[in-house]
Amino acid sequence: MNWLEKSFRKKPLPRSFYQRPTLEVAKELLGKGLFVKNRSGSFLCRIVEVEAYLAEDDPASHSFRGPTPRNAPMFCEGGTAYVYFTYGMHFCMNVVTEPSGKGAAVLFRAAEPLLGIKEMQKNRKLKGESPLKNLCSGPAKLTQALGINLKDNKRTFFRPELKLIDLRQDLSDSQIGSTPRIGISKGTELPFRFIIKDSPWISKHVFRKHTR
DNA sequence: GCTAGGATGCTCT
DNA sequence: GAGCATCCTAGCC
Repeated sequence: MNWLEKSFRKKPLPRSFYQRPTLEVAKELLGKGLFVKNRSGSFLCRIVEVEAYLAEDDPASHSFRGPTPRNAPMFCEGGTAYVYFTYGMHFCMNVVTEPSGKGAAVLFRAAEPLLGIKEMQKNRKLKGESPLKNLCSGPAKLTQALGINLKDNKRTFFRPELKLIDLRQDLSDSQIGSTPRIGISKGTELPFRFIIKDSPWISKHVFRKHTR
């Protein structure tokens, strides 16, 4: 059995994984496998960069001002997908954390492509030759590569065609770095972006003293 | 190598 | 009407 067949059969991470403090979940999502199957193909990638958006005291979080039609999925139970449309052309995907009603989530920012790379390249619609590093190194690049859009909003990650799986590549604390989040104007001091420090697949290298 | 600017439309005030 | 959890390209070192 090859890797793809194995990941097809792997059990999703349980709901209890997500129903914990958001910062904990965010760190532990690093190194996990994101499996997606849809019209454009079957994909597996390894998460290398995420950002946490908390339920309370986090002005950058979409949930900061309470529920609205757009952010409603953030108030669903842990393990739900929150996909939104931004800048008039891009989608970003989060997984909801904590018990339902809280309003917290973790944004997937970058991943290492493992399977379905040709289809990812097609989905990205890049002209000419482009390095593999450019496939999933940003939240909107990732959703485009995997063919994620609003139809995935409010789905859960406990499905055969949309799930997060354990790749058995646990990381030590020393391999994880934290930096301020990217592309926001409020809450910029909070170090809630988590990366696999030496991964070449992350979106941006932010130069900072305290990337531990 | 880097930066500035434009694309583009939904969401909430 | 402003702002947006972005990306790509052109133009400039």
